[in-house]
Amino acid sequence: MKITSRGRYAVLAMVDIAKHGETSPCSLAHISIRQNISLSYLEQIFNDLKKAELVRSQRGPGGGYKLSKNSSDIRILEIFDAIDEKIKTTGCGNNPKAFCSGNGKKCLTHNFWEELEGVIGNYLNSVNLSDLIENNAEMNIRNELIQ
Amino acid sequence: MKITSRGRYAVLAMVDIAKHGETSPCSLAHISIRQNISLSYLEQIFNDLKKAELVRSQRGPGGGYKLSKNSSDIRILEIFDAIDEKIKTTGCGNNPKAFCSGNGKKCLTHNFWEELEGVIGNYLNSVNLSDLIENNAEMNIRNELIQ
DNA sequence: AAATAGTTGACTGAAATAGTGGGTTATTAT
DNA sequence: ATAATAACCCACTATTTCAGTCAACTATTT
Repeated sequence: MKITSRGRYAVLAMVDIAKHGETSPCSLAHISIRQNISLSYLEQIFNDLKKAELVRSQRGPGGGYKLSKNSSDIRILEIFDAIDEKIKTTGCGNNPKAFCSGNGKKCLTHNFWEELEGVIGNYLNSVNLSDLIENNAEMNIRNELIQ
Repeated sequence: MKITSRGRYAVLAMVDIAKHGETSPCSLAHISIRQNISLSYLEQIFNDLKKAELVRSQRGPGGGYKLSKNSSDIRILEIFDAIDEKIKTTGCGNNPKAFCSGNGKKCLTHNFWEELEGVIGNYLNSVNLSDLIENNAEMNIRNELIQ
């Protein structure tokens, strides 16, 4: 059970924009360098983020991407949905016409996996981009105090 | 973000044993048929479950596997650990010597992924095998009432 | 002795993942 | 105008993981 690089990069890049792109747009080239992510890979990811209208793009020199809404209004779950990073805990994908066991019945563990899916979804939906920035700022202060 | 068949099968098979294997051991052949899982694949999985001492084996005719403790004492997280189904949300695997960013620092999202890992881990640790059986029994009753 | 059932290890096909590379189009600054 | 910038778009590939198969061997019971 792991999160793909695609999913991690998407959230990381969005946090990067939330941090740097308040005034002028962020170019993918800059995000690529700052966060150490392949530029071409970022392009693919932002294609999806744009389709989901989580970001707006600006071409040409000085262009780049900006968030389409306030960072506190963008939840991590939205980012996952945008790039199709599915939370898939069941084997059958919850298709009511062909449940896990094949015979139309749910398997012994189906309900449990669904609940787990709910737990994860709720958490991802409870956190937004500005939460991540604040959390990170707190951590930085704490780390400095330690050192 | 998804659970592998290996992980799902392991839990499903353990629930099956918890249900059927109270008195006499369960053979993998039977579990294979009841839960529709490849026998050879089950063998691999039970190799790990046995190493982790979650099950005890009995060879020969009438043999099979039994739970090594009470079903209410086996938590789903233990099963995940036994078969090495890792909950891995960070990119760096939380290695303190080589964090995500490469430069020794944690990336902007590291703490968040760790928290998610905690949320999932806590949930998996809060549920045991007998919970799953009870939950399933409840669901069956509910379904019968609906039909 | 025969049947059962666990034990072990090597091997394979398919799918998903992560990433590369090249070219095109729109926009801005000079 | 033109050059630079940066988004946009598409096709391709290497690697890894996953799921499953196959074959041979060992212990136990009837």
